[in-house]
Amino acid sequence: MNKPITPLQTTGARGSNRDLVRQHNLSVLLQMIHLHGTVSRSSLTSATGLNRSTISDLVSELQELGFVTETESASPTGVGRPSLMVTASNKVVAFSVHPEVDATTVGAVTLSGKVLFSERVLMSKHPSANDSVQAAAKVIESMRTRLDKDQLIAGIGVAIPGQVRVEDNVVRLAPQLGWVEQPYGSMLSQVTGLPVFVDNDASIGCMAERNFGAARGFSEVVFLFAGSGGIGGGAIVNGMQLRGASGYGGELGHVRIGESNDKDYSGLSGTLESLVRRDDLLQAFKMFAATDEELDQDIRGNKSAKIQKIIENQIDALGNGIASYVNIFNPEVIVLAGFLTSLLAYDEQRLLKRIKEGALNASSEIVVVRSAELGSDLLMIGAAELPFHRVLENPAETKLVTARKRR
Amino acid sequence: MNKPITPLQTTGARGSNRDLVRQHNLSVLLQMIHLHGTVSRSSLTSATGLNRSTISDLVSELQELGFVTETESASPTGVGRPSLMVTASNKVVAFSVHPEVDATTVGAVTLSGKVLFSERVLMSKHPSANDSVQAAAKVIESMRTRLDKDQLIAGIGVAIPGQVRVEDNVVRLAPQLGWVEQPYGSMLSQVTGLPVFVDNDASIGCMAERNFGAARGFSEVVFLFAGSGGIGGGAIVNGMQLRGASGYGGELGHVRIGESNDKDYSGLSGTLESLVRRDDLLQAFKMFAATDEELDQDIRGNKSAKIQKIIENQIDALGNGIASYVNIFNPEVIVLAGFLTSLLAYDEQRLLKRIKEGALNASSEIVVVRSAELGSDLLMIGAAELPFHRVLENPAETKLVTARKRR
DNA sequence: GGTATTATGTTGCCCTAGCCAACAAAAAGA
DNA sequence: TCTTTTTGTTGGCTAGGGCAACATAATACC
Repeated sequence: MNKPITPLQTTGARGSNRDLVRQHNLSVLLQMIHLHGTVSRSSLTSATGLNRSTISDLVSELQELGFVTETESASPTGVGRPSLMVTASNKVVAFSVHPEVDATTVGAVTLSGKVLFSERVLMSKHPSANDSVQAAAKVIESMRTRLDKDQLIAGIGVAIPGQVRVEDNVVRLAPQLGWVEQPYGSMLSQVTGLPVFVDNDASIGCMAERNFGAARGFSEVVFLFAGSGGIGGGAIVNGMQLRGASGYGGELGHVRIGESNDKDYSGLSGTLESLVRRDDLLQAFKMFAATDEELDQDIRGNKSAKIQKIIENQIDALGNGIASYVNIFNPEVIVLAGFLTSLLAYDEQRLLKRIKEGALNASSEIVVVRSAELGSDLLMIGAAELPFHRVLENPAETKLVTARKRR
Repeated sequence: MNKPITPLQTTGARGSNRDLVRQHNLSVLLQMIHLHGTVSRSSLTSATGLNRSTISDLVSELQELGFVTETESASPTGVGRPSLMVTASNKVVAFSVHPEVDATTVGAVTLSGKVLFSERVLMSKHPSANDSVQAAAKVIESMRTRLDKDQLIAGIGVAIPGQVRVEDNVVRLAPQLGWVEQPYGSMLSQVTGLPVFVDNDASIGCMAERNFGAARGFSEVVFLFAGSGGIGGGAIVNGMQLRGASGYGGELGHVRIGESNDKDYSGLSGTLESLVRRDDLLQAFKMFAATDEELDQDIRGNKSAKIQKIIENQIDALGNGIASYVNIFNPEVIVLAGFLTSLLAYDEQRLLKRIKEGALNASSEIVVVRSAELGSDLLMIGAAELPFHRVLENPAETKLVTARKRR
């Protein structure tokens, strides 16, 4: 935490008036508290460089707003008067929605990072966007009744396995689901009356791992997520989510790494997604469907030479892809999620060797490859970050809705 | 210029005290003036959202510091009192250095973007880093005597055809020059007594085109530069230069796009740089050495089927690479420089078709491919941005050296 | 156990930098 | 010439962060 302030870019940069200073300081504090769960006031002081008295003032404003609570330190350490601990409040809640081919999962997450509820609604294969919206809205409605009356709702975050135009929350293409140009955001917002933020699932996973998982604290991150629907990717550049002009950035699975004619789920050939396929492994193991855990078991336990070859080919292809990302992004850490973690566990040395061979020394010498840490909560926690982000940016002015209307 | 303020990232973010507000506002103003050359005070007012009187105060501080001059509008337009024009001063100067295999080029650029002097010092093939430093220092020394006594020097920017560790200005690897782990920055700083900033040439070119050339005003940019030393790349993400953890980011030429065994200048195979080679074209034209203009002539004039095939293969390879970058970055614009502009001019439709085929629709539908605009001044102007950047970040506090010592 | 030391929370006052309102100035239009 | 419109200028206002003095709560030392 000792870097200088991120320089504001001229493009779109404004002057700071006094109000913005206050807003910025409240925002920085609440973000720190959100990311760490609990922080002492004294560490807030040293981290921000602000005066003790200013921190005191800011924290009490956050407290009045209901975002944080202050407690005395349970186990004081070191000399001097023990500092008060500031904790993110459970009062503020966001909902997460994750539509899949056969189900839509809904969760409720607190600003402190606790997953309060999580519910997976099974649906007929290939639900329409509206089917998913209706199902999600119903669960959210019921979850709202289970919250305390005065709890505050930040909004809904939606993780889509496909490309999302972020500016208006429209799903451009979700190949698995068969959705094209679906205004999921406005539909769900209409039904629930809550602000909705939609983004790509891998980008959301990337942000979650950066904030709370394996890439915590890093500012240059590459994230790869592989599930039954192909390979998604995300990246953190300069500490910020790579989004691109419209939000389609970070499609790392669709980067061409070879001349194979196999096509990926989006119809592109020779891409990472076309060469590293979960389905191919399932087929090799003669499985029809399997959880990542079951697949992982089989991959670890395997001894057949033929299957070994398939796995090794996939590792090599993954290594080729990662090498390119290393050259492009010069990241501090690469986080693998989904069944890619099984490939990493199967033969980490082989993967690292491949990366070294395909990447420039300067970049590859510092990079670390890790497995994701957040597991099944990844997208629940990650999607909730979207509405929280709005609150964190401007704590004092963002109006939140109460869980239930007062009579 | 209507976007909200770039959110400060929590990682490394600090609180804002009053001094920082002033610094930030001075910085924003000076950046705008630097980018536009001349801006009216009224447009500064609307662009920053600050009050008229505040702008007045800030501009006069910048004027006292010697960074800008105010003049009355030459040709007033519209009703109302004409606004004063604020112009970047010629008083502040930065030097640019660009070492190549056979020469080291040195330039002097003003904050207003004017190239005052430019000098190419021919050298024996493969000069050592020290050779280049000594040559550059000599030219800089002589240029200083040609400046006015009271002109201010922001520092020296160095564009290296190779990988640079930005934090300590060390050239990690410059294959063409044969340099490995050369502390070019500290060497040149030692000799000249000026602050030195070293970076990769393509990254510098990218920044220059974003600030003053074909990608002006865009915040999501991909830049590809091809010369005799291979293909360099740069990217602007979220309005900021893609640097990565140590500054090696943006090596787009070394991204694997095929299974060819041809190796590039860094020993990687199947990369864009190994498939799109200036030398291959020169060889086809039976030329030994040629300027980009000569090569361009030959490419345009060519009718031989064999050579046509070579050119088309290179265009196809370039298209494959760009398609991947489109999927990764979802850029607004792609800028091509060096002999890549000749490929673009030769058959733009073919290139665009290739990109469409290899990229996701959502991303490829908005992207534009352009030629670079800055020509031979590209690296001079771009490298000068490095020392200017330090000044622009903190105009009031950055101490500058006068061109010549006063007696 | 009493005192010194250290670190933190609290309070009241200060100061800076941006805002605001009133006025002046300079252009175009009627 | 007078009005309208836009911008520069000036002096006073105010919000919010800094600062210093004091209070408080822990450890360290004798």
